[in-house]
Amino acid sequence: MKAKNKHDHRPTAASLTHFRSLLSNHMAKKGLRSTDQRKLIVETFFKSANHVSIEELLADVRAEDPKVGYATVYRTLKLLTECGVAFERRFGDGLTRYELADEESHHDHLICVECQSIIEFEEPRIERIQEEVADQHGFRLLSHKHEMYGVCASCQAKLNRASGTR
Amino acid sequence: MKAKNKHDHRPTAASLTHFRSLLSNHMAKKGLRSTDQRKLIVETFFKSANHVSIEELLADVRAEDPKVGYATVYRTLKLLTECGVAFERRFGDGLTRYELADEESHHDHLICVECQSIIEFEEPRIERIQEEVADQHGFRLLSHKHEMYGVCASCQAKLNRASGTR
DNA sequence: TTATATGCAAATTGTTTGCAAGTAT
DNA sequence: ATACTTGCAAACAATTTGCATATAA
Repeated sequence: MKAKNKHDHRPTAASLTHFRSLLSNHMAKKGLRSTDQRKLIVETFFKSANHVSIEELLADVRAEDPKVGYATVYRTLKLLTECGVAFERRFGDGLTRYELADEESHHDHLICVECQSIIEFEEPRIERIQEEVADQHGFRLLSHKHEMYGVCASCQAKLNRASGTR
Repeated sequence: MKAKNKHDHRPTAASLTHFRSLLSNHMAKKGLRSTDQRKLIVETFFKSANHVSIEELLADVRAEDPKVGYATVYRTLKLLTECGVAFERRFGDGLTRYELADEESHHDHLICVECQSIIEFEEPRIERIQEEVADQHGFRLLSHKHEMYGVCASCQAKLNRASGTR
Protein backbone atom coordinates (compact mmCIF):
# COMPACT_ATOMS: atom_id res chain seq x y z
CA MET A 1 0.00 0.00 0.00
CA LYS A 2 1.19 3.45 -0.85
CA ALA A 3 2.29 5.39 2.18
CA LYS A 4 1.29 9.06 2.35
CA ASN A 5 3.11 10.82 5.12
CA LYS A 6 2.16 14.26 6.32
CA HIS A 7 4.90 16.03 4.41
CA ASP A 8 3.92 14.56 1.10
CA HIS A 9 2.03 17.20 -0.79
CA ARG A 10 1.03 15.30 -3.86
CA PRO A 11 -2.72 15.59 -3.87
CA THR A 12 -4.77 12.41 -4.07
CA ALA A 13 -6.63 11.57 -7.26
CA ALA A 14 -9.87 12.14 -5.36
CA SER A 15 -8.96 15.64 -4.26
CA LEU A 16 -7.89 16.57 -7.78
CA THR A 17 -11.26 15.42 -9.07
CA HIS A 18 -12.88 17.59 -6.44
CA PHE A 19 -10.79 20.63 -7.39
CA ARG A 20 -11.44 20.12 -11.08
CA SER A 21 -15.14 20.12 -10.46
CA LEU A 22 -14.96 23.20 -8.23
CA LEU A 23 -13.23 24.95 -11.08
CA SER A 24 -15.53 23.85 -13.88
CA ASN A 25 -18.54 24.71 -11.74
CA HIS A 26 -17.22 28.18 -11.19
CA MET A 27 -16.42 28.56 -14.87
CA ALA A 28 -19.84 27.36 -15.96
CA LYS A 29 -21.52 29.74 -13.54
CA LYS A 30 -19.53 32.66 -14.90
CA GLY A 31 -19.64 31.69 -18.54
CA LEU A 32 -15.87 31.27 -18.75
CA ARG A 33 -14.20 29.15 -21.39
CA SER A 34 -11.86 26.23 -21.22
CA THR A 35 -8.78 26.99 -23.27
CA ASP A 36 -5.58 25.08 -23.92
CA GLN A 37 -3.59 27.60 -21.89
CA ARG A 38 -5.90 27.39 -18.91
CA LYS A 39 -5.87 23.62 -18.97
CA LEU A 40 -2.10 23.57 -19.20
CA ILE A 41 -1.61 26.10 -16.40
CA VAL A 42 -4.07 24.34 -14.10
CA GLU A 43 -2.57 20.90 -14.70
CA THR A 44 0.94 22.28 -14.24
CA PHE A 45 -0.15 23.88 -10.98
CA PHE A 46 -1.55 20.55 -9.79
CA LYS A 47 1.82 18.94 -10.46
CA SER A 48 3.88 21.75 -8.93
CA ALA A 49 5.77 21.75 -5.68
CA ASN A 50 4.06 23.50 -2.82
CA HIS A 51 4.34 27.30 -2.65
CA VAL A 52 5.03 27.91 -6.33
CA SER A 53 5.58 31.47 -7.44
CA ILE A 54 4.18 32.79 -10.71
CA GLU A 55 7.68 32.75 -12.15
CA GLU A 56 8.34 29.12 -11.33
CA LEU A 57 4.97 28.08 -12.59
CA LEU A 58 5.40 30.01 -15.82
CA ALA A 59 8.77 28.36 -16.41
CA ASP A 60 7.17 24.93 -16.10
CA VAL A 61 4.28 25.95 -18.31
CA ARG A 62 6.64 27.28 -20.97
CA ALA A 63 8.52 24.01 -21.00
CA GLU A 64 5.34 22.67 -22.55
CA ASP A 65 4.18 25.73 -24.50
CA PRO A 66 6.77 28.51 -24.78
CA LYS A 67 4.43 31.24 -25.88
CA VAL A 68 2.20 31.45 -22.81
CA GLY A 69 2.42 34.94 -21.27
CA TYR A 70 2.77 36.19 -17.70
CA ALA A 71 -0.65 37.78 -17.72
CA THR A 72 -2.39 34.51 -18.47
CA VAL A 73 -0.72 32.81 -15.54
CA TYR A 74 -1.68 35.66 -13.22
CA ARG A 75 -5.23 35.58 -14.51
CA THR A 76 -5.53 31.83 -14.16
CA LEU A 77 -4.13 31.76 -10.66
CA LYS A 78 -6.53 34.48 -9.65
CA LEU A 79 -9.29 32.32 -11.07
CA LEU A 80 -8.13 29.34 -9.05
CA THR A 81 -8.01 31.50 -5.94
CA GLU A 82 -11.52 32.81 -6.49
CA CYS A 83 -13.06 29.38 -6.80
CA GLY A 84 -11.28 28.04 -3.74
CA VAL A 85 -8.82 25.71 -5.48
CA ALA A 86 -5.70 27.67 -4.53
CA PHE A 87 -4.60 29.87 -1.65
CA GLU A 88 -2.39 32.91 -1.98
CA ARG A 89 0.47 33.16 0.50
CA ARG A 90 2.79 36.05 1.06
CA PHE A 91 5.90 35.25 3.11
CA GLY A 92 8.77 37.62 3.79
CA ASP A 93 10.10 38.04 0.26
CA GLY A 94 7.97 40.23 -1.96
CA LEU A 95 6.46 37.33 -3.90
CA THR A 96 3.04 35.82 -3.93
CA ARG A 97 3.14 32.07 -3.73
CA TYR A 98 0.30 29.66 -4.32
CA GLU A 99 -0.70 26.39 -2.77
CA LEU A 100 -3.43 23.87 -3.36
CA ALA A 101 -6.31 24.56 -1.01
CA ASP A 102 -6.21 21.08 0.36
CA GLU A 103 -8.66 21.19 3.23
CA GLU A 104 -7.39 17.99 4.78
CA SER A 105 -3.91 19.28 5.35
CA HIS A 106 -4.44 22.46 7.29
CA HIS A 107 -0.79 22.98 7.81
CA ASP A 108 1.04 26.07 8.97
CA HIS A 109 4.58 27.28 8.42
CA LEU A 110 7.83 27.50 10.30
CA ILE A 111 10.24 29.70 8.37
CA CYS A 112 13.98 30.02 8.86
CA VAL A 113 15.00 33.67 8.65
CA GLU A 114 18.56 32.64 7.72
CA CYS A 115 18.13 30.13 4.92
CA GLN A 116 14.48 30.82 4.09
CA SER A 117 13.62 27.15 4.30
CA ILE A 118 10.02 26.40 5.10
CA ILE A 119 8.85 23.59 7.33
CA GLU A 120 5.19 22.75 7.58
CA PHE A 121 3.42 21.59 10.66
CA GLU A 122 -0.06 20.66 11.71
CA GLU A 123 -1.46 21.35 15.13
CA PRO A 124 -5.04 20.29 15.75
CA ARG A 125 -4.89 21.88 19.20
CA ILE A 126 -4.20 25.27 17.66
CA GLU A 127 -7.00 24.77 15.13
CA ARG A 128 -9.39 24.09 17.96
CA ILE A 129 -8.38 27.18 19.94
CA GLN A 130 -8.72 29.27 16.80
CA GLU A 131 -12.33 28.25 16.37
CA GLU A 132 -12.90 29.17 19.98
CA VAL A 133 -11.39 32.63 19.54
CA ALA A 134 -13.40 33.28 16.37
CA ASP A 135 -16.58 32.28 18.18
CA GLN A 136 -15.85 34.59 21.06
CA HIS A 137 -15.67 37.49 18.63
CA GLY A 138 -18.69 36.43 16.61
CA PHE A 139 -16.58 35.73 13.53
CA ARG A 140 -17.34 33.12 10.92
CA LEU A 141 -13.87 31.77 10.25
CA LEU A 142 -12.84 31.23 6.62
CA SER A 143 -9.13 30.65 6.68
CA HIS A 144 -6.00 31.45 8.57
CA LYS A 145 -2.33 32.00 8.17
CA HIS A 146 0.03 31.03 10.94
CA GLU A 147 3.69 31.62 10.39
CA MET A 148 6.50 31.22 12.88
CA TYR A 149 9.85 32.82 12.13
CA GLY A 150 13.06 31.58 13.67
CA VAL A 151 16.46 30.04 13.10
CA CYS A 152 16.52 26.40 12.05
CA ALA A 153 18.78 23.85 13.72
CA SER A 154 21.40 23.78 10.96
CA CYS A 155 21.61 27.57 10.71
CA GLN A 156 22.02 27.78 14.48
CA ALA A 157 24.95 25.39 14.20
CA LYS A 158 26.39 27.39 11.32
CA LEU A 159 26.09 30.64 13.26
CA ASN A 160 27.72 29.17 16.34
CA ARG A 161 30.59 27.85 14.27
CA ALA A 162 31.04 31.27 12.64
CA SER A 163 31.13 33.11 15.95
CA GLY A 164 33.53 30.54 17.39
CA THR A 165 36.01 31.36 14.62
CA ARG A 166 36.39 34.92 15.81
CA MET B 1 -4.44 54.34 38.99
CA LYS B 2 -4.29 54.41 35.24
CA ALA B 3 -6.01 51.45 33.67
CA LYS B 4 -4.24 49.83 30.73
CA ASN B 5 -6.52 47.36 29.07
CA LYS B 6 -5.34 44.85 26.54
CA HIS B 7 -6.55 46.82 23.55
CA ASP B 8 -4.70 49.95 24.51
CA HIS B 9 -1.60 50.14 22.35
CA ARG B 10 0.04 53.19 23.74
CA PRO B 11 3.44 51.97 24.82
CA THR B 12 4.54 52.57 28.39
CA ALA B 13 7.25 55.12 29.14
CA ALA B 14 9.48 52.23 30.18
CA SER B 15 9.12 50.34 26.93
CA LEU B 16 9.82 53.48 24.92
CA THR B 17 13.03 53.97 26.89
CA HIS B 18 13.93 50.39 26.07
CA PHE B 19 13.23 50.85 22.36
CA ARG B 20 15.16 54.10 22.22
CA SER B 21 18.19 52.39 23.71
CA LEU B 22 17.88 49.43 21.32
CA LEU B 23 17.93 51.91 18.49
CA SER B 24 20.82 54.05 19.68
CA ASN B 25 22.82 50.91 20.43
CA HIS B 26 22.29 49.66 16.94
CA MET B 27 23.16 53.04 15.48
CA ALA B 28 26.31 53.36 17.54
CA LYS B 29 27.40 49.88 16.50
CA LYS B 30 26.91 50.71 12.83
CA GLY B 31 28.26 54.25 12.94
CA LEU B 32 24.91 55.76 11.95
CA ARG B 33 23.98 59.32 12.73
CA SER B 34 21.13 60.89 14.57
CA THR B 35 19.45 63.43 12.33
CA ASP B 36 16.43 65.65 12.79
CA GLN B 37 14.45 63.63 10.25
CA ARG B 38 15.24 60.31 11.90
CA LYS B 39 14.34 61.64 15.30
CA LEU B 40 11.10 63.06 13.96
CA ILE B 41 10.15 59.86 12.13
CA VAL B 42 10.94 57.65 15.11
CA GLU B 43 9.01 59.81 17.55
CA THR B 44 6.08 60.03 15.16
CA PHE B 45 6.11 56.26 14.82
CA PHE B 46 6.03 55.89 18.61
CA LYS B 47 2.95 58.09 18.71
CA SER B 48 1.21 56.44 15.78
CA ALA B 49 -1.74 54.13 15.81
CA ASN B 50 -0.99 50.46 15.47
CA HIS B 51 -0.35 49.13 11.95
CA VAL B 52 0.68 52.41 10.33
CA SER B 53 1.51 52.35 6.67
CA ILE B 54 4.41 54.35 5.24
CA GLU B 55 1.91 56.73 3.67
CA GLU B 56 0.10 57.47 6.93
CA LEU B 57 3.32 57.88 8.81
CA LEU B 58 4.73 60.22 6.20
CA ALA B 59 1.58 62.35 6.34
CA ASP B 60 2.02 62.76 10.12
CA VAL B 61 5.72 63.47 9.73
CA ARG B 62 5.04 66.10 7.09
CA ALA B 63 2.60 67.86 9.39
CA GLU B 64 5.71 68.69 11.38
CA ASP B 65 8.27 69.00 8.58
CA PRO B 66 6.79 69.12 5.07
CA LYS B 67 9.96 68.41 3.19
CA VAL B 68 10.74 64.93 4.46
CA GLY B 69 10.78 62.46 1.56
CA TYR B 70 9.33 58.97 1.10
CA ALA B 71 12.73 57.37 0.86
CA THR B 72 13.76 58.61 4.29
CA VAL B 73 10.68 57.11 5.89
CA TYR B 74 11.30 53.79 4.15
CA ARG B 75 14.93 53.84 5.21
CA THR B 76 14.12 54.71 8.80
CA LEU B 77 11.44 52.06 9.16
CA LYS B 78 13.83 49.49 7.77
CA LEU B 79 16.29 50.61 10.40
CA LEU B 80 13.69 50.20 13.14
CA THR B 81 12.87 46.75 11.83
CA GLU B 82 16.51 45.68 11.78
CA CYS B 83 17.14 46.64 15.36
CA GLY B 84 13.98 44.94 16.62
CA VAL B 85 11.96 48.04 17.47
CA ALA B 86 9.32 47.51 14.80
CA PHE B 87 7.71 44.56 13.04
CA GLU B 88 6.65 44.53 9.43
CA ARG B 89 3.20 43.14 8.74
CA ARG B 90 1.63 42.39 5.41
CA PHE B 91 -2.11 41.78 5.46
CA GLY B 92 -4.28 41.24 2.40
CA ASP B 93 -3.94 44.65 0.73
CA GLY B 94 -0.62 45.26 -0.96
CA LEU B 95 0.75 47.50 1.80
CA THR B 96 3.39 46.96 4.40
CA ARG B 97 2.29 48.10 7.82
CA TYR B 98 4.45 48.53 10.88
CA GLU B 99 3.88 47.96 14.55
CA LEU B 100 5.91 48.49 17.68
CA ALA B 101 7.66 45.27 18.62
CA ASP B 102 6.11 45.27 22.04
CA GLU B 103 7.09 41.96 23.54
CA GLU B 104 4.51 42.11 26.29
CA SER B 105 1.55 42.22 23.98
CA HIS B 106 2.02 39.25 21.74
CA HIS B 107 -1.28 39.72 20.07
CA ASP B 108 -2.51 38.17 16.86
CA HIS B 109 -5.08 39.27 14.33
CA LEU B 110 -8.61 38.43 13.33
CA ILE B 111 -9.42 40.13 10.04
CA CYS B 112 -12.81 40.64 8.47
CA VAL B 113 -12.64 39.93 4.75
CA GLU B 114 -15.71 42.11 4.14
CA CYS B 115 -15.00 45.34 6.00
CA GLN B 116 -11.25 44.83 6.55
CA SER B 117 -11.57 45.59 10.24
CA ILE B 118 -8.89 44.09 12.43
CA ILE B 119 -9.48 42.67 15.88
CA GLU B 120 -6.54 41.70 18.03
CA PHE B 121 -6.46 38.78 20.39
CA GLU B 122 -4.04 37.13 22.74
CA GLU B 123 -3.92 33.42 23.37
CA PRO B 124 -1.31 32.20 25.82
CA ARG B 125 -2.31 28.61 25.04
CA ILE B 126 -1.38 29.09 21.40
CA GLU B 127 1.90 30.75 22.38
CA ARG B 128 2.75 27.74 24.49
CA ILE B 129 1.99 25.25 21.74
CA GLN B 130 4.06 27.30 19.31
CA GLU B 131 7.12 27.00 21.53
CA GLU B 132 6.53 23.29 21.65
CA VAL B 133 6.34 22.99 17.87
CA ALA B 134 9.48 25.08 17.38
CA ASP B 135 11.33 22.89 19.87
CA GLN B 136 10.26 19.73 18.09
CA HIS B 137 11.83 21.04 14.91
CA GLY B 138 14.95 22.39 16.60
CA PHE B 139 14.04 25.98 15.77
CA ARG B 140 14.94 28.97 17.87
CA LEU B 141 11.75 30.97 17.63
CA LEU B 142 12.04 34.70 16.97
CA SER B 143 8.56 35.91 16.11
CA HIS B 144 5.33 34.82 14.60
CA LYS B 145 2.41 36.00 12.63
CA HIS B 146 -0.98 34.48 13.18
CA GLU B 147 -3.86 35.82 11.17
CA MET B 148 -7.37 34.50 11.00
CA TYR B 149 -9.61 35.61 8.15
CA GLY B 150 -13.39 35.53 8.39
CA VAL B 151 -16.59 37.52 8.42
CA CYS B 152 -17.26 39.66 11.48
CA ALA B 153 -20.60 39.62 13.28
CA SER B 154 -21.88 42.87 11.80
CA CYS B 155 -20.94 41.93 8.25
CA GLN B 156 -22.66 38.57 8.68
CA ALA B 157 -25.81 40.43 9.72
CA LYS B 158 -25.44 42.79 6.78
CA LEU B 159 -25.01 39.90 4.33
CA ASN B 160 -28.03 38.06 5.71
CA ARG B 161 -30.13 41.18 5.40
CA ALA B 162 -28.97 41.67 1.81
CA SER B 163 -29.79 38.12 0.78
CA GLY B 164 -33.19 38.39 2.54
CA THR B 165 -34.12 41.33 0.29
CA ARG B 166 -33.89 39.19 -2.83
C1' DT C 1 37.03 67.18 7.31
C1' DT C 2 34.81 63.26 5.92
C1' DA C 3 31.64 59.66 6.04
C1' DT C 4 26.86 59.29 6.54
C1' DA C 5 22.01 61.23 5.41
C1' DT C 6 18.75 63.55 2.73
C1' DG C 7 15.52 64.64 -1.07
C1' DC C 8 14.63 64.15 -5.45
C1' DA C 9 13.85 61.63 -9.48
C1' DA C 10 14.79 57.67 -11.96
C1' DA C 11 14.96 52.68 -11.67
C1' DT C 12 13.18 48.21 -10.20
C1' DT C 13 9.94 44.76 -9.05
C1' DG C 14 5.66 42.46 -8.88
C1' DT C 15 1.23 42.76 -10.66
C1' DT C 16 -2.65 44.59 -13.50
C1' DT C 17 -4.84 46.40 -17.61
C1' DG C 18 -6.08 47.91 -22.57
C1' DC C 19 -6.29 46.33 -26.86
C1' DA C 20 -6.07 44.01 -31.38
C1' DA C 21 -6.07 39.46 -32.90
C1' DG C 22 -7.43 34.62 -31.88
C1' DT C 23 -10.70 31.04 -30.46
C1' DA C 24 -14.34 28.30 -27.70
C1' DT C 25 -19.03 28.05 -27.54
C1' DA D 1 -21.58 35.15 -34.77
C1' DT D 2 -20.45 36.63 -30.45
C1' DA D 3 -18.37 36.81 -26.33
C1' DC D 4 -14.52 35.36 -23.86
C1' DT D 5 -9.18 34.81 -24.10
C1' DT D 6 -4.68 35.58 -25.25
C1' DG D 7 -0.09 37.82 -25.65
C1' DC D 8 2.03 41.81 -25.84
C1' DA D 9 3.29 46.08 -24.16
C1' DA D 10 2.14 49.82 -21.57
C1' DA D 11 0.42 51.21 -17.03
C1' DC D 12 0.59 50.87 -12.09
C1' DA D 13 1.87 50.76 -7.24
C1' DA D 14 5.01 49.92 -3.77
C1' DT D 15 9.62 50.07 -2.78
C1' DT D 16 14.61 50.84 -3.75
C1' DT D 17 18.55 53.17 -5.54
C1' DG D 18 21.92 56.75 -7.58
C1' DC D 19 23.53 60.97 -7.01
C1' DA D 20 24.50 65.77 -5.88
C1' DT D 21 23.94 68.40 -1.84
C1' DA D 22 23.61 68.98 3.13
C1' DT D 23 25.01 67.80 7.73
C1' DA D 24 26.52 65.17 12.16
C1' DA D 25 30.57 63.67 14.16
